[in-house]
Amino acid sequence: MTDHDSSAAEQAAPAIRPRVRFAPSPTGYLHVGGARTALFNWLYARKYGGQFLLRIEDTDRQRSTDESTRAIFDGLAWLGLDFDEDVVFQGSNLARHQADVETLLASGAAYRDFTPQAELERQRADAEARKVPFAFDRALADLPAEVVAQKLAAGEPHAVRFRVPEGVTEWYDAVHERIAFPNKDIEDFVILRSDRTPVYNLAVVSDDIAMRITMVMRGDDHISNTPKQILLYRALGATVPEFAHVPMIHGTDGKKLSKRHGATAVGDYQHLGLLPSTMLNFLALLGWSPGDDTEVMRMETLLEKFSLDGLQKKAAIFDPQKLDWMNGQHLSLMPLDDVMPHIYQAFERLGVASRSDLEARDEWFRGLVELLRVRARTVDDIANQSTPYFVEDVMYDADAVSKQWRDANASAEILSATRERLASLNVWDTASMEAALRTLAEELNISGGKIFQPLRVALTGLTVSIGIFDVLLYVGRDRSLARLDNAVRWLKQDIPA
RNA sequence: GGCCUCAUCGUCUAUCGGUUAGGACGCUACCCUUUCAAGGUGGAGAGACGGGUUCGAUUCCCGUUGAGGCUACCA
Repeated sequence: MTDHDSSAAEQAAPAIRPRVRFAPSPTGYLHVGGARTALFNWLYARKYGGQFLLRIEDTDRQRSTDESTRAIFDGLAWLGLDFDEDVVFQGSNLARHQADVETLLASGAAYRDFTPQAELERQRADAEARKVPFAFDRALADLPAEVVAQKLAAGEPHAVRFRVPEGVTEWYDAVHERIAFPNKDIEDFVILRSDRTPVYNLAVVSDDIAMRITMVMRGDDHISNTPKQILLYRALGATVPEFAHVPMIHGTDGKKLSKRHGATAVGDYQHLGLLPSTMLNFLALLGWSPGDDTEVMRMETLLEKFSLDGLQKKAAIFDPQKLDWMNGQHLSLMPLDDVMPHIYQAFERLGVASRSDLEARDEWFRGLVELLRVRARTVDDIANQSTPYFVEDVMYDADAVSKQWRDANASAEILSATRERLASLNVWDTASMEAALRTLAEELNISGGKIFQPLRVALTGLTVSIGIFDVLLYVGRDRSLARLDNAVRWLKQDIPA
């Protein structure tokens, strides 16, 4: 028992520099669940001075695509999860996989099964029809040596199965503590198909041994594969690595996250205007907790606080609302220099302004971003909300007009007076503007808002914007006065004769 | 069906036998205020159920229920 306790305690800080890996199969995009698994592995490796390796499990030739492989690279790069050494493509390790199977065959740990696949399917269907559980029967498949030799000589196709020994297979999982499977519940699984290609469990173990992986951290949907893999490690005479099975990420309905839940690929969030630091922060908090109340964290803090102890057992539900909030936090708290590259991208992607245009008036633009980012949740929000400062003329939003320009005649008069005061200003700064307009409000015996709101519509076409004097500042004197003229003209035209 | 895993506010979580069960998102009231945000101060909101163990259980054990995963010559 004390053995077990100490092994659990040691999991927090590895005795050796860990070698971990992220092993996605390139059959879709980089899923947020996969990204989180990658993040945890990366954090663990970086925190303890180990290596983080990437292996592309492309052995399913039917479903694997180069496009998916690229999406994985792009996603990891966007998140800043860099890997060590060369990428391993599982498909190129076929020879070793086959050699490992030969080793297993030679030691008797595995045997050739000549049962036709169709026959197996028939038996399975039959069992299902009779509502009895299908159990693979080794006695029918594991033939005497002479028969095997004969069939082999005749060139009969066959699969290779692992001979599951008696007993119980257990391990101390870094997140679940002890997990045990009675071997009788594990059937002799196929490790090499009749077309001589390896099956997942064999390929994974063979590669993890070759890559000298010390800790396998992956989704807990792999828990039931683990005993099979442990059995393979042992049969191959290799050291069994440590395991950490992290919980799944579910959609808002509690089901496994899928397309139905909307955006599930990290690329989707990138295109929604999310910051990679937000994604990292948010994902880290789904299935892991620093143990205290810290929530908004940069990578530096994540690295400092990360520990296997904080890993959660329960599946977490992906909450897009909190993600949004968190992005707003990152947006306002990050150093402006770190945000700017993402801003440029959003502006170009949304066609608001080109990067060179923005860099040409760098000081002006950075000032604008400072004002905009406090009230935005995504970089796309910033780009969208900045259009009044880039276009020549604005469009009046119908709701804004009906709400703030309700009485066209009165509005036109207030706007004319406002224009006059602003035009008379010697300097175009916010203090002078405010003084002038507050004075005007007093003279007209109305509240400041009665001037500011119609003015906001005239300048932006909208009811919401940055502070009204900042709007005047960033729209600029000439454009502001021109927009006021347009507004007055528009309001007068709109008045029925 | 079998095997495995999980179970604190709607959601993410803290609690490592003794707390008015804490924080965050969201919701809500108020404050601030030229709008919208942001920010500030409050509020509503949780230990699935049943047994044990214990002076004392959210916490440890068992069962029930519920949820999820796996059950392929997919990965």
